[in-house]
Amino acid sequence: MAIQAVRGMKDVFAPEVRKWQFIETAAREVFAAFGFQEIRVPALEKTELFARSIGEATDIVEKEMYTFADRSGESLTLRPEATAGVLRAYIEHKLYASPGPHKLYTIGPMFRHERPQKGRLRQFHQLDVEVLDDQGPQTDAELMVMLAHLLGRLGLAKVTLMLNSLGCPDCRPAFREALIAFLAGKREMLCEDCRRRLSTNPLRVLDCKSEGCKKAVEGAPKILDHICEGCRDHFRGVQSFLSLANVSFQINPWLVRGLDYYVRTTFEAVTGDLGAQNAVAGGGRYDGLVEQLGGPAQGGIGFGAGLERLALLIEDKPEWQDGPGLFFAATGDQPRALAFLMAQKLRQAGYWTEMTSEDKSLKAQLRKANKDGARLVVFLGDEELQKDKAQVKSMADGHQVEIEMGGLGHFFMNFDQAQADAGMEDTLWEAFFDSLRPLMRS
RNA sequence: GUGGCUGUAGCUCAGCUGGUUAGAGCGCCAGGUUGUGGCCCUGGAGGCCGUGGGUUCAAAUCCCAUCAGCCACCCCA
Repeated sequence: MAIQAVRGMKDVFAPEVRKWQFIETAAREVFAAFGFQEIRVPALEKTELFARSIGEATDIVEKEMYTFADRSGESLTLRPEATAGVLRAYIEHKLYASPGPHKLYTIGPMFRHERPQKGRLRQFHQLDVEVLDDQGPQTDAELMVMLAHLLGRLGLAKVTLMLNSLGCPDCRPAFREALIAFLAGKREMLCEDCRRRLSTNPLRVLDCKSEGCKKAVEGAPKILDHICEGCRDHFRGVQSFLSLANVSFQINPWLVRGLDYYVRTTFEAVTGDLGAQNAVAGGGRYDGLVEQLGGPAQGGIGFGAGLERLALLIEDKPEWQDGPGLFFAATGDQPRALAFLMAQKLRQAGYWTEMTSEDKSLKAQLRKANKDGARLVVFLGDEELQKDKAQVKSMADGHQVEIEMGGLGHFFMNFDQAQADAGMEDTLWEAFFDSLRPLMRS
């Protein structure tokens, strides 16, 4: 039996790849306009990096990582998210030494060992954006504005921006206590996971989708009522900058997210068009994380957007289906050789040019040209060489005109191998191109 | 990690109360006379019926396992 791809890992072919390129191009342009620099970091990191950044008690670290010992026995992990690796690189190369803020982005594969389904792969790809050495609410807003620009460029109107604040190390513990106290009385209503979360990560109970937990959470204290003055100001600032930029958002006090390092702002771009999955992008602020990973005490914020999920939401565009501009239909050895030479010249000049690799019937060559979506077909046969004129047909309307080959035909009939290295006269090619150019433009 | 559904030609699928050479549509290739595509007509190629095992005189069809996909839970991008 032939070998199959690893579960949850997909091959991506031509039409889909064009969609990815469209997304990546849009992203690069939007990010560049906001002053972001691309960086490329490894997909493989020491396991400890993720354990220390994402959090030991998170689902990702507990059960979703591709972790293994390499040949020297060191524990390595395929990155489940991008932030940790970017921060590691930032700290390792002391990028923090130059004045901030540092705006970075990276695009690449992430790995999580989950059960695959629609919009959920074991290897998936993210556009990941980070701003380091910055604490102000303006930056939080700016990141979301940038995300909105990108979604706009991609034509995704049915995406909602959800926003929340998780407080900071100063105010969250008090809220945490209040929440635990509240939930303690409703312990029997909670699902098994949430009973465990009660001690490990009680905020996550707020985000649980199980019926009992949703009910238990009704009337629970809200983080937004408990955050400190500093966090409150920050959150207000974020909102006012968003409003200033006319980016609409929805405050969702239950938006908690699965990574431990978030403080203050968290946000998620959600849609109803992805089956059970709803997030196309998500992120938040992580002041303190850089320090925790061995760098200076600098603030930071970032988000990741799922390439596959974005692609699922985007419709194919006809212009992605382009065919060659020129197609040579040549019959006979000499005309075929000339067509071969012409095709190389045209390709060198940047024109997508095709011909069949075998001497098939004219009809078959035309069929191929049609299937490829060629715009113009150039007929070359012995007769054309004799007359030094080629027939050029527009495939869209069937119109056919005769063009001068500017001596190419005659030259080529007297062309022998001894002269091949000398090349053909540039002026002959110029003349031929001059005949062809107006047709290629129309 | 849990549960449900599915796996037959390149693609979408039919066939599955077990029984002659496994079908269709689309796609592909070739022809419909002299050097011209699309539409139409004709012909052709192409299938370890996901894989392995079992039941049976006989398995695409029934049973088990396994792999993969889809859907949901969970989680998130």
